[in-house]
Amino acid sequence: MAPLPDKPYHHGRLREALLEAAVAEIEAVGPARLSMREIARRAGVSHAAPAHHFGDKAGIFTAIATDGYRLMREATSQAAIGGNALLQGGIAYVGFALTHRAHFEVMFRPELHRTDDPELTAARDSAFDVMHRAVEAALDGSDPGDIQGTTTAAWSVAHGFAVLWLNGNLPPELTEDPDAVASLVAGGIVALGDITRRQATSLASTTRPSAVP
Amino acid sequence: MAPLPDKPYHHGRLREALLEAAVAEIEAVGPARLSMREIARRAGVSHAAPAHHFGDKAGIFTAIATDGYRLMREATSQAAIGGNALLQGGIAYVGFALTHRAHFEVMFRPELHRTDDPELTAARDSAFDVMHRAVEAALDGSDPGDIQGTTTAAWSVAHGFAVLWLNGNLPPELTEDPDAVASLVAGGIVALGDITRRQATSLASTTRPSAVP
DNA sequence: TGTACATCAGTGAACGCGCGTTCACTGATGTAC
DNA sequence: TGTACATCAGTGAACGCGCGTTCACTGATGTAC
Repeated sequence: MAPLPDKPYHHGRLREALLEAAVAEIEAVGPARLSMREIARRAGVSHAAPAHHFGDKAGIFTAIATDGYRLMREATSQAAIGGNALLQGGIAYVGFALTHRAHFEVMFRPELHRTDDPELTAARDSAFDVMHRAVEAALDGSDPGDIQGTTTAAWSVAHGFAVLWLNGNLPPELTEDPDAVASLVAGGIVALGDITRRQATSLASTTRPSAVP
Repeated sequence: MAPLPDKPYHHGRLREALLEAAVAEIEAVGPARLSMREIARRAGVSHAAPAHHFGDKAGIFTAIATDGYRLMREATSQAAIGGNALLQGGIAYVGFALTHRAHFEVMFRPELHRTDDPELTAARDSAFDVMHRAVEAALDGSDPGDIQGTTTAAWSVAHGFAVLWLNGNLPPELTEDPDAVASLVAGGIVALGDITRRQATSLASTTRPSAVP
């Protein structure tokens, strides 16, 4: 990672070095303030070099998102084995977000990507497959509506918790002991499920949330 | 909102007009690409005028976040009355996010704000109060740990769902009929609660998510 | 009712900065023969 | 083993652009007397 002492003209692994530099810069200032010139500066090459490898910023974000989905698949699929796959997978999802903040932020901003990139879509599908399988295994034989609803609920709670944490919206005492907070939130999910079961009976007859264009 | 035909030197309500312009611009390009000059352009005034009212971009974001918390409190507190307060409040939270996208995105990015602004913190506390009361009413007499865990779970699921929707990460068929999707996700939360109850029994003895600096 | 003056809202020219992109180039590598 | 040449990686100067900020200014309003 440190530049070689004699600085050869050809870098050898500049593509990887540029991605590492981009990830570090995103961690420092966020995806929106990433600049091609700063990536080059961090990697110790001329400011035109990144364009040579990635074309433009969308190319860099696409590569980072692809790496991110692969890393996430690895992290969650290791966790999501065994009898408590969904819970462990959710914990791994949040853990991934917190330890790979830059990747995570880029992955879920499709407007930053070349969304038709085949490597990106393959990595993405493969990562989502882990989540779907964990839900299906936990429900084991329910109808498709239940699977989609449960997948959406599980994904929402893990994603929402990660985002609130990353953006600094959670109270500080919640972000200290990972095991304790996992138990706390797991208990909260159980309680929320019971509350929702009670309250949802009167849902159909009363509510009408605002529609969206 | 349209400029007056004779363009008087004094605008009269330029502060409000600038905020409306900023919200429209954020809806168009996101908070990161908001520029003082573009706000002025949209409002039809000189490019130095916004600084006159808000100082800098943080001033504008702070005003938008403050407005946002007030609007959110209004939206959720109307919904969160009655027997199914938590569920209705959650639906209202998501509805607010979808219909006030710019406010929502700015509200939960504290790094954009002057976080010590007293109006902002008052509006924020007041909005969160609605959520806390809805959870407390639903749990009615549980211990504080349950309340914090349930609040975090409920907030996470509503926030996560809204963020995934806004960023274009949900499958299109989920974003069509608001009532249907509310029922689907409510059912998913119930199922997720049951799954978590089962899987959480073996949690304490097995997992160890990555710690965070 | 009239006049003087302070105050405030908004203007517009000027500045320096970092950015993305272009392009002719140079240095290194790999392959054909 | 040696030579020629194509290919590729990376350079650095130059460009035009939009940005935030500064500052002396001008036009309108409100208040004192």
